[in-house]
Amino acid sequence: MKEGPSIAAVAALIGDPARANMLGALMAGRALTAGELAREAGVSAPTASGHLARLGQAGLVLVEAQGRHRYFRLSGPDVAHVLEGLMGLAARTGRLRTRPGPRDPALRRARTCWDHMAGEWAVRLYEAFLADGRLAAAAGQVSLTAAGRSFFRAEGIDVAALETTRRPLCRACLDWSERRPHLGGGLGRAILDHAVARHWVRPTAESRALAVTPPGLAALRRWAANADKPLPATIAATGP
Amino acid sequence: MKEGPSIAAVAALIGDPARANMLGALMAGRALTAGELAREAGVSAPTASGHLARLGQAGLVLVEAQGRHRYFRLSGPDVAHVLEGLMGLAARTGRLRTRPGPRDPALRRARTCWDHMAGEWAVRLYEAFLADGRLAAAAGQVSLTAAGRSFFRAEGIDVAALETTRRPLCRACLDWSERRPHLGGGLGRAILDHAVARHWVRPTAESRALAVTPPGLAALRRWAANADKPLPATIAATGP
DNA sequence: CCGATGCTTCGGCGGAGGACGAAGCAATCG
DNA sequence: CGATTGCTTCGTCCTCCGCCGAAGCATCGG
Repeated sequence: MKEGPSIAAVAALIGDPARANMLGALMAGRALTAGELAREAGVSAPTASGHLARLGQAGLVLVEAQGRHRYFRLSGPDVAHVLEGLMGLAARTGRLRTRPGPRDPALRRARTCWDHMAGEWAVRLYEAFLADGRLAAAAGQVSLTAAGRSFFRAEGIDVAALETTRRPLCRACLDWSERRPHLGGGLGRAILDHAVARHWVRPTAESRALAVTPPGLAALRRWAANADKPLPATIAATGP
Repeated sequence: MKEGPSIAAVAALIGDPARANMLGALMAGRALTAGELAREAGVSAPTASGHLARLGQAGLVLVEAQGRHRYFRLSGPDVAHVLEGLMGLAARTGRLRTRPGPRDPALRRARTCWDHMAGEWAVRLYEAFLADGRLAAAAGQVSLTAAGRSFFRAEGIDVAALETTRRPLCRACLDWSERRPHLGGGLGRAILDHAVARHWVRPTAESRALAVTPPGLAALRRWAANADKPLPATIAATGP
């Protein structure tokens, strides 16, 4: 009994509503100021300051002072990954957030998930890539096929550079709104960067939602042309 | 703001020391009774009962009544995965459990991690498999090579059967004591089952530690002949 | 049957920690 | 140089929730 690192402390840290809201806001991948995070969490500035100090001390967020602002961001992909996992567990119980705002549909359609895309469009892309043989899923793992490599290369994504990092190239990430996987990992990030750089999608200021531009709609439709074809089986590659 | 499933509730649930201890105990993979979990968490039976009810309601654990006992176990690999991730975050801050008991070295040497092996030996095996070309790591993903497939087949592990499931065959799982990856996934589980079935390791009753038997030591040395790291010098294998 | 064991519900106690207002520093602006 | 903004520290209040003891149901053994 009582072996291993004390997960209770970290979990309790994430378990406070105000702090959880802050972390959730940081899941969009951008760095936010203390004031923004205070508003995001719905608490006063002093309260937020205390929370952020604790999150920083635990190594969950990193701070960068810029003038009279202090920018906070998640300290790494592992933090984002745990938060995602917690979202999955929370979604499993059916307990969804109790305030479905008017922004909800946009959020469901396309949003950022730490540093890659999530939502309907992301799931569509993922399934289209599988249907087109650009991605392959075997034994619960996703990998890029030769066809996929040349496809992304032709589209202007430097796959070879991504493969030099230790980060997994492809990663099936369970989408909490669709309950189906979308593409994460280095390639997932590259695709989001690509889509933003070409103005296919535009990050919104106040939320994780991604606005899809008209040219972006055409481009995404082109990429996902074969998504409607029935898939042999959905792959949910979560778990150890 | 405030979008997505409410992770705060789940995290707060895990964030209580007593509940975290219970979940940690269940990480060994076995189902435990309410009384055992109460002792594990260091709380009274009524307190434990309340905690377990909440964990069950949130879907983190499953209950099975058997006579006058109620057996609890983690509800799935995703829960175990999140717990592991939290361990990683906790270990990152350097805040380790404050009571390093006498059992600690054994625990560091070999233990279960939900349903596969962890600790020094698990890391050694993982690295040896990589060195021998039985596993391949590319772009952060681990996969079984043809050589590995025939190796495990010759050793009596039915790899083909594992590939029919949706669970990832190979998964690099960060070892919190070694800070280096070991093998999880379906193959990781199969290897642990194999080692237990052949009495190479023996699960201990009171902890996640695995006792390595003398024949097990020989077998593991054979499997890990080409690991980069020097062999663990000590043998703590008592007879069965 | 009766006693023992395992687990749960109930009620009351107590402490940890999250909330805010006021005040204090730092940085930017007119 | 004041004035304003952004953030932090301090002190205090108060709610929440984890804890246990006692009692109440079930199950198993004789």
